[in-house]
Amino acid sequence: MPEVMTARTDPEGGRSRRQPPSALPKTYDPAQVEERVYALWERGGYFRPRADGAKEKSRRPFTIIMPPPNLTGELHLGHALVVALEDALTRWHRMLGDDTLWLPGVDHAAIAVNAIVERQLADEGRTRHDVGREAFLARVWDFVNRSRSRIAEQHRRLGASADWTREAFTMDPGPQRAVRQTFKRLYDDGLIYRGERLINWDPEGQTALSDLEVDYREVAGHFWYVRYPLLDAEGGQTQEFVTIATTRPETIPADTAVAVNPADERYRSLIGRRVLVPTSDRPVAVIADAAVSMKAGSGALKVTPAHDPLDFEIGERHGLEILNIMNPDATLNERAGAYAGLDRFEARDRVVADLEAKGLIEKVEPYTHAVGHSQRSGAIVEPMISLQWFVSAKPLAQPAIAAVRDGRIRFVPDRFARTYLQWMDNIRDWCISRQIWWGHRIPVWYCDACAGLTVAVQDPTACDHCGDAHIRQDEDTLDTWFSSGLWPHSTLGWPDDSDDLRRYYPTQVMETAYDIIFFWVARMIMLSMYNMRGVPPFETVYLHGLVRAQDGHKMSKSLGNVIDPLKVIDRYGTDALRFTLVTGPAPGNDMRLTDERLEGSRNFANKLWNGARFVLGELEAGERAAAPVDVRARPLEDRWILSRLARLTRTVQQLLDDFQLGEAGRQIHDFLWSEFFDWYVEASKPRLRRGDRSPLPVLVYVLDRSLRLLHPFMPFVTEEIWQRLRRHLQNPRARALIAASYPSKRNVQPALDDEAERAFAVLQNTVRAIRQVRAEKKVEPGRWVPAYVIDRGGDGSLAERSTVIEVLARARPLHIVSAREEAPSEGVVAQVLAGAEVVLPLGGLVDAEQERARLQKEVNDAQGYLQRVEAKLGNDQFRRKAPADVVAREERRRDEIAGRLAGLRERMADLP
RNA sequence: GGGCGAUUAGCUCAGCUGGCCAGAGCGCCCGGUUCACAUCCGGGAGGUCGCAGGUUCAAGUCCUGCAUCGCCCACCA
Repeated sequence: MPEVMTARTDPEGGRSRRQPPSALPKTYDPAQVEERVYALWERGGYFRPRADGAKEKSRRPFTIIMPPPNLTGELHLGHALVVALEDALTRWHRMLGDDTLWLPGVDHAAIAVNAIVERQLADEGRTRHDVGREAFLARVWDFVNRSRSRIAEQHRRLGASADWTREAFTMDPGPQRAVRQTFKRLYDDGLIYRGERLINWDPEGQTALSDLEVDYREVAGHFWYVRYPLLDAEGGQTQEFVTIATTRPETIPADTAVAVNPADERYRSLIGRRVLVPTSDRPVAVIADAAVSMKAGSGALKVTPAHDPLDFEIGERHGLEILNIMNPDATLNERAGAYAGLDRFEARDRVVADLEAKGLIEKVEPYTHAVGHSQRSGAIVEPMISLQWFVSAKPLAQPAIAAVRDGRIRFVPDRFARTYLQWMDNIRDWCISRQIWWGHRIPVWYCDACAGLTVAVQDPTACDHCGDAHIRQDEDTLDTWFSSGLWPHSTLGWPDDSDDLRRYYPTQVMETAYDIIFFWVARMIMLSMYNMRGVPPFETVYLHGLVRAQDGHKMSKSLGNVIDPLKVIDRYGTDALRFTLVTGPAPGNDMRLTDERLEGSRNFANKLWNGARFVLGELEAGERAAAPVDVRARPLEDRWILSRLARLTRTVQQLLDDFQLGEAGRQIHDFLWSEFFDWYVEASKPRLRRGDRSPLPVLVYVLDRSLRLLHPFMPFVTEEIWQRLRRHLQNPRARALIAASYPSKRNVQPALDDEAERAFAVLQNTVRAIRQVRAEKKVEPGRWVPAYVIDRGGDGSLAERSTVIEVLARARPLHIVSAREEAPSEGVVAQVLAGAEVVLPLGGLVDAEQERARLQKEVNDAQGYLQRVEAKLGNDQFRRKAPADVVAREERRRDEIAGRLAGLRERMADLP
């Protein structure tokens, strides 16, 4: 019974093909494809670098540095873009035969991770000090390791062709040694120092921040004009005041001077006199300093060296007392007198209220100004005097600047080199100590006995200076970017002179977003050159833009417009996401990810799937197609598509060499869809339908090469299809597409065939013209109509391919003639092309007046164009100065358009 | 206050070193169940390439200025 039900009869009664084992499933299901293909890659061991254990000298190393996904949260689209670009580059190089290596890693985002764990503790009613350092770090590691395995899974879903389990991680023990070594070298060279400086303090994370970790945001605030009572020579109060504008009245108790510009006429007489700090009745001097702006505020400045960067500098110049009135949590301390214990913002209100009560507030103005926020905790940053470790940046910057100036390091797009140089030229010392627990601990030990410092790579047991054993390690940890800055060499085994280091340093490409140039790229260049005897860490810095949400805003959790890449993958497939991301923006430009584009990419994958299904369906089980060899003798469409493929291959090669991945992807897309599938596959059908199997080698060959070209952009679908196609290749060599060779102009045959391309273009135009007439005259799409093609001065290639034209244009019988007289001229609709005319006898459908109007419009257009071309050719400046091929092209254009114009006029004359 | 980017069809964007009668996808209009694909096929409409000057035989592409939007850097209280 079931046998009877499933038995199929062939309606045409012809040959009934059995489904070969290589047939693709009818529908394209990305999820299934991804799962199957990934398993195949893993089984084949393709992700292990140097899986074969070979490091042949003949293979060029290609190493790419992978920017870190953030350990604090979910994978975001920016990182998906990173993976898409890096993996595309890596797969391409692997297919070129290079020895590829990723240096993928994780940004330990230490401040944020510490904050998360602190918050966990807070929920339990505890602080890190309650649980102690050991237990705290254990909890952090627990959190981090879970994040790491989640990231590994996400990379897998993205199709990342790197073995994530091998990833180097700046917090792992290997890099730890590199970190200490670097610190010690810098210290010994006098490039690291410890000092009391004004730093950016994050009261929430309770740590210092570097300048870069502070984001300035406009905040609506107030300008308070405060009267500072002026004292007379004996220290007695006068009725005079100096009015000072401030946005932060809570810092008034920390004032240790009032400063004015020496050139300021208004205040010149006050210089050297004294005023009272209005909150505390403490006398301070009025000093003159050129740094004071005469335009800002009232022109007089309260000097608060402990809580303002400019004031700190003024204080240094004048030897002012530094009065720090704040605790680490931004409450005021006992030096703030009556305000001790208050939070800084409460204190602000209280100070204002008290001054108002004393009548010392002259006026209040609303004022919007930029306020620093901690990038990682979001808290308002408090400038504060503090004892911290610093790196002297200038000496490190010099070679790093030179490396970019003289081109040893190249930026793509190159405009970012200027951004980099501008920052580097004005670089300031880098505060590297952080008061958080999870991070590389500063390798400095203090001696209880002699107060000496011991800086060491291995944990020391005694003081370097006095030998006393009572030494304590510095409590602080290092800035995340200090260890990340060592990435290009620390992950390869430095400070050991390892094989990896020798082979893979310097790396070829550093790929990242442009917003991280200063944080990371600049630091890597500086520190790597310092450690690696002046050898820059990479050749090319390839920068991509930011991924924005559909609404064009930067994606952020607080805006609630974050898109989860995994959800996108579930919906459209990894290939669609990757193709969309890579072909989206030009390098360095931001992109917007929209559903429309994702859909388009998914449709492309589906199109490829179905096109491949057609090719595979035409093949018999076990049949192997050789690459087409007898190309010159082949029909026009074969020569055409092979030439187009060769041209595409060259273009793609050039674009990829130039890091224009998006354009390369687009070119492959266009070739496959609008040339191979829309034209070649359709043109091959007439032959196939009549049992002529000669198109198969071409179909197989072009599909094979296209899959190879596309693989870096859409790894899963291409691999899945290629696995089936492989069984029909004569000599597939590789077992998987991921390991197959990338097409190049050397291995794609034959070479370009301009003549075939030109001739086929005429054929295409002919078909289009017939279709156009049919559509315009509303001929039922299924109906065959007779047609004439007048092939003016053709080489016979049209006549030779008349069946192709017939089928594509659904025109039959099709008469290809060489003179107008051989075609009817009444009751026809005609299209005049450059090299041919198309004539459709449509009898009753033809309206002479309409035809006249249509032809007249075309005549007008053609005339206008001809005039422009003739004007250009008539200009002897043009003939003298333009390159010969441009002139020749214009002449050809003129001849074509003139011929067409003549044809159009004749057509009009034929109308009744 | 410096610096950078964007401004091209209704929308989102390509257009590299100047040669284009300006491209794609989506959307829109007309028409299609042809045995790879309706996640598709055929046809079509739609653009003073932000504005104003300039260089050039030739400018969306180079230069200058301006406008709008966005980003980065900067100690102006």
